[in-house]
Amino acid sequence: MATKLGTKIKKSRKKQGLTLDALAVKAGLSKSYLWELENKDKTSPSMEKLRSIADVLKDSVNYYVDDIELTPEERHVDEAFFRGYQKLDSQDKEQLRKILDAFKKE
Amino acid sequence: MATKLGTKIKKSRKKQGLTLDALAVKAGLSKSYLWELENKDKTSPSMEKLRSIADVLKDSVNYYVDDIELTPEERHVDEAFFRGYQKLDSQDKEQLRKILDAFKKE
DNA sequence: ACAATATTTTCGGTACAGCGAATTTTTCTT
DNA sequence: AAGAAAAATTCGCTGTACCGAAAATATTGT
Repeated sequence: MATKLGTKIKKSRKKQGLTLDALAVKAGLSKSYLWELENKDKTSPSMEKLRSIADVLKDSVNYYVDDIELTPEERHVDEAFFRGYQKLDSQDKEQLRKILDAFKKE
Repeated sequence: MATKLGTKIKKSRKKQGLTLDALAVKAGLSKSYLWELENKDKTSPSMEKLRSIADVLKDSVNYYVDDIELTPEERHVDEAFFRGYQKLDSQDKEQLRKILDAFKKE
């Protein structure tokens, strides 16, 4: 049994068609440790390492940290949305927040 | 010389009026290590520990990981907004995304 | 079917994350 | 101002995150 984090990493890695070795090189980690992250049932990686991995696999660290499950598509869409929001100026942000509040009411 | 992360943690802790000891207890960590995180210039905490801290201080782990600077207020507002968005059902999300797109046009 | 090669898995060792207890510094009381 | 109480800082020790190299397994070509 692997951790949720491990499963997420492995899935992302496969999706990118990367081997453990390839990911290890790109992320600057050892493949042996990556294997442990993916497969062992008790791991506790540092934020640093997680970041390297997330970087290479184009995942947000947030996705690794959260224990909730979403399809990669959903999550990418959501994150893109948030990035878009963050780029707005403060008035636009404010307006959008009010619209969100209205949505929540019903 | 502390790390950015350390500064962020310390600020949040003070803002909550917590002592190192208090935070240590609440987060289930040692105060000595917390002190190191806040003050030493080379730290590499695990995701687990960061999560405990973020939990108690009501920060998002993401905030700790990012190196960008925003005022805590701005960032909290933005994050709250995103959390609100994520709770919507997919139709509402979709609608809100369209509104955002419209905003971006101008 | 058998090499050859690529990929995964195992494992012993090491550096450092993280701790407990003692010490120092700061902040209250009186 | 001194002494008590609270908070911060130091430090030696232990467990484990993380590594390198070797072994096992899977995949490919001929």
